[in-house]
Amino acid sequence: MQLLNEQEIERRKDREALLQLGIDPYPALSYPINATSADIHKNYENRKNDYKNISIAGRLMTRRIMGSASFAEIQDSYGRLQIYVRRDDICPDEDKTLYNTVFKKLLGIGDFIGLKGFIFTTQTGEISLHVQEFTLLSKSIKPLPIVKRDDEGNVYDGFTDPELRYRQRYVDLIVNPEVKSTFVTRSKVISSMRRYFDDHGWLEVETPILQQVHGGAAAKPFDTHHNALDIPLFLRIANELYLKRLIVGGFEGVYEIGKMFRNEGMDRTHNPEFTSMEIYVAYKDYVWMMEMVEELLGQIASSVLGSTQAKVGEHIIEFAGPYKRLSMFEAIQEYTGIDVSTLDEAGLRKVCAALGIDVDDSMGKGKLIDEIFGEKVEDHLIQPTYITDYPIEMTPLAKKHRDKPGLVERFELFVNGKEIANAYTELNDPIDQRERFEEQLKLAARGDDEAMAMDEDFLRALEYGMPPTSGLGIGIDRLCMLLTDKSTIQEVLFFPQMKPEKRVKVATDEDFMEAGIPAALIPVIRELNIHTLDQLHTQNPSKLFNDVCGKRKKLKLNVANPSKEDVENWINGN
RNA sequence: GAUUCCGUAGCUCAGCUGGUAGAGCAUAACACUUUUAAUGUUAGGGUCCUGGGUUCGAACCCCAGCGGGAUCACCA
Repeated sequence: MQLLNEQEIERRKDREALLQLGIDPYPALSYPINATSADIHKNYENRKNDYKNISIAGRLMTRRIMGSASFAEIQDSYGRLQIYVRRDDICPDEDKTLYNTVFKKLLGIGDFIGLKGFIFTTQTGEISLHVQEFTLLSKSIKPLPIVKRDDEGNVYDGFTDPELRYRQRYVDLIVNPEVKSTFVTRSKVISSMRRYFDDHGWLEVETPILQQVHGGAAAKPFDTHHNALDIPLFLRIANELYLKRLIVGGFEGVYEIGKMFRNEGMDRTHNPEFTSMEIYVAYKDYVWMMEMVEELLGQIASSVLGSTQAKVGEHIIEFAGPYKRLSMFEAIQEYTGIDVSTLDEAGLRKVCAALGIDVDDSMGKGKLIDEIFGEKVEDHLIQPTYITDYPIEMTPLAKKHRDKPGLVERFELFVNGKEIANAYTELNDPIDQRERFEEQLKLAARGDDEAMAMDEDFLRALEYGMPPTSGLGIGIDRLCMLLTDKSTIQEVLFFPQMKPEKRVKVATDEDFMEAGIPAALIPVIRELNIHTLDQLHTQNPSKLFNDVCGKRKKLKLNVANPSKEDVENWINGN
């Protein structure tokens, strides 16, 4: 049972009327299509002879009815096409029902129709389809928001409320074409990335999403449970440790594009599930990886945007390499003037205090440096910049730096003040790796709930030997935000996570009758805006009795008033 | 999680110092054979987010809740 507004009731009536006329509003059929809106707009002028027998389908989006002729627009998956419908063309005989009744009255905006006819150009110069035959393919019984645009592209009555747009993305996609193009771009980003990797001979793989040990990143996982095994499982926060097992297994390069899940806050840059790409290539180090990323991003930008430059907010970002490289200590020194490279934990705490950065006792040396960096440096890194050589404490899976003690071979790529990629020369010494995990356990004991857990099977794999390997992770959603110039992650996710929609359970006629209300009085109850049983049961008996009698009179219903006792019984459920 | 703003017709929004709600588009009816934000005339359409409170009287003031946006905190 749902409450219907005027327009929804009207459309349900239209559906019934169509059935009465013997027209199935939801026919089971394939409709032949030999042209698209995009194709027609692009090629009609040059190949007019090819557009005389068009069969096309789409959603009816506007109608301009002028007596016995009408203009309308249909929207297919590529765009819109104006159609011209003339009564005597589609109703050559005496019976004009198909035009006067079906087309003009029973069709509505949002309906899918199939059309046959020929393309022509109107007096006002619009390429249009002169319709000779139309078929209803699917009736829409919920009114779409109407977004109008004039010739300059100005939008009138836009469908703009983010809540409605995200909750009903299907509507957003129908009426806001630029939303559709954002997601087309997203798809192209992923496919061109995949093409780049495939062209290099690296293998696309899939690894477990349900993991017994959550590792590979510092984050809080989602818990779940496997019934048959009766064990707890985690939704993966990363797939790094599995991909490295595959390098141990002998693949030269493996990559995975997939969802990760982190049980943390949600905002304009975080969704509980997000898409990441991780790739591991054997016999390489992080220096090689920096060059690879420059080539990869340059190529993706060119193939998606047609240029290596992207407009992002106020800035023009240049994705062609080489990118600036700064070590983490250099970066901190550059933007704070402080050399933190020689400080111990106590010294770092003093620096944080001096800079006004909040810290707590669970933070180790690595985390403190990360805090300073995040607070003072990140925002300045607009053009693609590699930050390299991180403190060992914050990076338990990277190899120790070849010549800088206390650091690891790691870089993160920052663009527009945000981290979009993270890479290491991977740690492949199993003894060192075990010690690093031990350190993580100590952090966990201090209260760091994001510290990594020991993964014995991963260590066993490393003990068999892993070749020198470089690994990279890229946040696909954030990359897409950059390349589509969107400032929120919700704009590049079809269905961002939202709080549940509150749905009231609207009582049916049967529900009300079961509560003792005579069928004839149910319209009165609804007219009083009592739509749920909860509402009914919390009414004041005297007031409801008065209201019902009053409203019955007003609605001129030919039914006896209830007694006050009757009303009390409805409310008390007797 | 904190702060702050917002929630009125299917959609986008008005609504003054508190006096039972308006517009445009959409919908319905009529007119109109090349329109294009089609036009003209007319009509219908509301749980003013929910629940309390103040008041003779609340869309408006107060309190609580729900949902959303923005900023901040945490993180990717």
